Amino acid sequence: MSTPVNFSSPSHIVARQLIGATFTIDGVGGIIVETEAYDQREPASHTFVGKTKRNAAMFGSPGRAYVYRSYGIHWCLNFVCEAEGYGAGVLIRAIEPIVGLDVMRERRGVDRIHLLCSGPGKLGQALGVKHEFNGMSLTETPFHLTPALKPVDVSCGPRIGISKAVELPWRFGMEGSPFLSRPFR
DNA sequence: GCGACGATTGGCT
DNA sequence: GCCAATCGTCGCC
Repeated sequence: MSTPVNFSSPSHIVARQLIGATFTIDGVGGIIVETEAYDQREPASHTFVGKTKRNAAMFGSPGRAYVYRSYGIHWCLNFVCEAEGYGAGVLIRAIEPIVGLDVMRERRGVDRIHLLCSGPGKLGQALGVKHEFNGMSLTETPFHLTPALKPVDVSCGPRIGISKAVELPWRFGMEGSPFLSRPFR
């Protein structure tokens, strides 16, 4: 057996640990290949401004989901980290599609496997992420999370699409994976 | 009550 | 590479 993911760790530790883990929603998903860490103390995080109605789940207990709407269009999925009341989490940015490929193709409206989960919004659509999942425990239905069975090589670099705290190298990815939202360099 | 602004994506130049 | 789509959240009047 592999070590379970410890969501009580700082988000950048969890983000690295999640690379190679298998995650599904209602049996649809695959291997996590890209994540980003966010922390209450840095300005790029939704929790930087303190607890609000939107980010409340991220101040909840570790090991739960934080789901938010991005640009009024996409549903994005985070795993809450650290501790109750802290305000840290990991954004799931890309997954290598493994199970439920046909369902994902139908939801996404595209055929090519590389376009199914190669970004936080795409992944949300492919896995059927809904706002109702906000605050739900990752150990409960419909979620299923299995830690990486063996160690994987992990790349890291600056986070994508943010304007603040761009210097933090808190984006992590499976080295050489063709399923990333963008390559590392 | 109102306006500015995204942890994005996809289509077009 | 650039830019529009699209709408809930948040801060401020």
